[in-house]
Order: sequence, then C-alpha cells, then structure tokens
Amino acid sequence: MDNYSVKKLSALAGVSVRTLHLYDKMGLLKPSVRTEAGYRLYGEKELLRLQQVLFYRELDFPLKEIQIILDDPAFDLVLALEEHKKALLARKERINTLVGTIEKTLVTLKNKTMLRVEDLYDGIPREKIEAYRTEAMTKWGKQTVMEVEDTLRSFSKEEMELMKKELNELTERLSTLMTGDPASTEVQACIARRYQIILRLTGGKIEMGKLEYFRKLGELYVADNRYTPVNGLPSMELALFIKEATDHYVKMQSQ
Amino acid sequence: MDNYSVKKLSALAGVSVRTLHLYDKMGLLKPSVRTEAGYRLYGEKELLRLQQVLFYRELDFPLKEIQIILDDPAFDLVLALEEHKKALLARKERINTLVGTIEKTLVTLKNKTMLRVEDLYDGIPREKIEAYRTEAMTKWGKQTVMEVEDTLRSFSKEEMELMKKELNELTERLSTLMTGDPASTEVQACIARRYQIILRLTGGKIEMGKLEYFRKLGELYVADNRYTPVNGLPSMELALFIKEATDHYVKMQSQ
DNA sequence: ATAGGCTATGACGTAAGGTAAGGGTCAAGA
DNA sequence: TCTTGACCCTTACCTTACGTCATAGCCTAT
Repeated sequence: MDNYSVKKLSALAGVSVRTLHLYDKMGLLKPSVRTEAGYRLYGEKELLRLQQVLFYRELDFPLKEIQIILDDPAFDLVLALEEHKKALLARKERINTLVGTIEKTLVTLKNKTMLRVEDLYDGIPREKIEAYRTEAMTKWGKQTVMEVEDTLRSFSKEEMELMKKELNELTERLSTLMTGDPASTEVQACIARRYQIILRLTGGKIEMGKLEYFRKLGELYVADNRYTPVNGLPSMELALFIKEATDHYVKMQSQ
Repeated sequence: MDNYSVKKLSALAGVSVRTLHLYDKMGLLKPSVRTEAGYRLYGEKELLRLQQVLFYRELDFPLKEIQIILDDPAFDLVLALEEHKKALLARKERINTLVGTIEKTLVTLKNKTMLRVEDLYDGIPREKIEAYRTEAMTKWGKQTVMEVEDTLRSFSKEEMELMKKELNELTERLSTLMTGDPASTEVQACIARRYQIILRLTGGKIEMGKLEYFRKLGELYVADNRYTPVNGLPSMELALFIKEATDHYVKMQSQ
C-alpha cells in the first residue's frame, strides 16, 4: 500500500527529491514508512496531502502556514484565504506602482537620448560629427563620452550659447595673440579661461584622466513626481566640444 | 567634506546601519574615508550614490544588479528596465491567477456552508434550529460548530440515518432503564454506546474540550477541476446532534 | 575616571530549497 | 558471485538582504 519512493513521488507531483526531504524534516509531509535501509515510502494518503501542500504553495502561502492550515483544527481557512487575497492584492498594487515608475523613467531616458543623438547633429555635417564622436570614444571610452553628453545636456540653451560664443572669441583672440609672446599674461589668461569653460562643459573632471561619474539625479527623480527636470534642452554641436576637450587634454598631458 | 557617520547617513537615507555595513562589504557603497579607529565616514558623493541605490532597490532590483548598473559603463540601463518591467508584469499576471483561484475556492467554500445551512433545516422548525445553533456556538465557539457540521457532512446519508436511529433507540431504552439501578451494567453499556456514537458524529474529540479539525479534501480540489467532492450530502437535522453533543458534554463536565 | 553613546567585526538566523560530497542499497546482467 | 548503474541516505554549505545579538574598542562629557 506504500508504493511511492521519493523519486516516484517527486516525479508524480512535480517536485524535487530535495523538497520531499525538506518537507519530511520539517514535518510537513512524513513518509508513511521507512524501510530498514532508511528509504522513505509514501502511500496514497501522503500523495493527497502533498497535493494539498502544493495547492497552498501555489497560492504563495509560506510552508509554515501551510503546516498550520493542514494540522491545526482551529484554523479558519476562509479567513486565511481572505487575508491572503488582501496581501496578494497589495502586492499587485505595489507592482503597478513599480511598473508605472519604470515606464516614466523609460520615457524620460528615451526622450533624452533619442532627442539628443538626433538633435546634436544640428547644423553640422553628419559624418564629421560621427568622426569626432568615434575618435573621442576610442580615446576616452564610450561611457565617458556619454557622460560628457549628459553633462552638456544639463546646461540650458542660453548658457550653452554663451559659453560657445566665448569659446570662439577666445580661440580667435588666441590665434591673434600667438604672434606675440606666448607666455604673456594675456595669453595665459585666455588659455586659463578657455580651460575653465571646457572643464565646466565636460563636467569639470576631464583632467583627472577619467571623467567623474555624473549621475543626473533628475532622471531618477522624474519618476518620483517630486522633481521635474529643470534644464532646457540645448541643441548644440556636441562633437565640437568633445573634440575641443580631447585636444586640450592631450595638450596638457604632453606639456 | 566627509561629514556623515554611519548613524547619520543611515538616518538621512532611512536605512539601517547594518545595511550600510553590508553595502560597504559587498562594495556597493564604500565610505569615502575610514578614521584611524576604523570608523566609516561618508561624503556628499556617497549620499548621492546611496540615493541611486535606493531608487533601484525600490524597483526591486537585486543589489548585485544595482552594483552592475552603477559601476559598469557598458550597462544598458534601458534594456535592464524593460526586462525588469516584463518580469514585474509576469509577477502581476501570476498574482491575478492566484487571486482568481482563491476567489473560486472561497465561493465554493461559502456555497457549501450556505447550501448546508439551508439544507440542514430539513424537517425541523427553522427558529428552533437556529436557537440550537446559536446556543452551541455560544458555548463552543462558531468555529467549533462549523467543524462539527463539516464532520457530519462527511458521513453518507445511510450511515447518518443508521446512527440517528440507534441514538433514538438508546435514548428510549435509557429512559426505561432509569427507573431501575442507574449503575447497572446495562445502563452503563447504553451510556457508553451513546457516547461513542456522539463522539463519532462530532468528530471524536468533543471530550477534549475542542473538536477535532476535519479537513475535507474535496473542497480544495474544486478549484483544481480534477477532483469533485465524493461524499453524499446527508440532509438531516444537524441541530439535534449539536444539542445532544452539547448536553452530553455539559453532563460529563458536571460529574 | 567613568558612564553612556557610538562604532567595529563576527557570527547566527531567516525561506525554500539547489548543489554537491561521501557513502549505502538494490536489482539485473555477465 | 561480482559488478554496474540507478537509486537512496545524511550532512552541509550556498543563495538574498538584511535583523539581531555578542563582544569589544572609541569618544566625549561630567
């Protein structure tokens, strides 16, 4: 009458042998007999009990509670099921919130990167920019370039235009001054100012040999509804700045 | 610049000190410095990183994965979020199924007791039965009475009739014999037999002060669609038995 | 100097098993 | 009768994300 070995029972019920061992040890499902060699043998009654255990397990009841349900005469099954249902619904609600958060975050992320990568080509021949980008990525690594891009994006359109303009003026003045004394205070001031701007544009850490990790809190907190992105979306020629920064860095290194 | 001790940071971020210890050991969030005494000190940068960690933790990402997200430049955040969303939706689907199963089970359970409560009044004035039931519930507790009802339901109609008949005969014979010696072996035999039957009807444990819990397998498997309840549905006067059992118990107690 | 508050490390426990390690048992074929 | 392969046993460590001690060092105010 006790027909099932662990293997057979496990195959029958679709659980692992280890699970049966565990259930045995914790008293949730004991074999009806043990052979003298210590083998576990289960009968039909145990199969039925296992079915019940699995039923409740499927419902995500913890094993301890299943044991109570099956063994405690005073257990109110209906109440337990209703409680459990409530808990499940709460979990579902939580998941809904999480999914909503993820979706919002995804929208923000996609809008940002999509828009940028397209937008940044604005006014510059496409292949030239791609060349700059590729060059910069080879030199600094993909991640670094993307971080610089993020930094750049954090500036408003106006700020960006201002800096770009000043940078151009400085470059022009430098090329004029270069005909004179390259160590003059005016030249030094120009270089320093130019360096300052580039540092700011690239996140301020480019001289360390690696870009400081720039986590834009905004993108995280969007989902939070407490913060909204405040920065405008400067549509500018990213590649130029990357190139500038790279060149500058190389120059500083070689000095 | 490194202002936060473990306590302060934990208070600030709303996590336990233990959590910070753990994050440190696993490399998820290292303090910026250690004092010579080994105390951890965190700066603003670490606070920011902790915020990020908590953001992803809120989304139910495992810590290992968070570490990858934050440290690996080549990590595709969008992809990860989309994967995670899919996983969450799957979990939600599963919960929906579970809730459905629970609801079906609850309906079945309730239908059963409903049906019974109606059926059991068969042949007896309604208000009388309700009085018995109420009395028994006060004395034994609602749960207990319901368990007795379950036990009664587990007998077949024929069995039930047989026991009822014998019970009536015994009662009659007792009232006849009571005119003689109340300690005679025949009286004792009658009482014993009567007791035996009542015990069986009430689940065999009424003398323990609590009724043995009677699990009907069928009710669980309804939701499973593989099993259907096999027991007949004895339409009998439950209240009488409850009353009998209660009286008997009280008598035994007072002796 | 001592009390009380903060800190450190280490270890154990949780749920539900997975994954060996190391070693018996059993039935069938050679 | 021996061996092989399939099956079985127990013990024990691993997993997640911490909570909860235990023991001990550090720091500061009175």
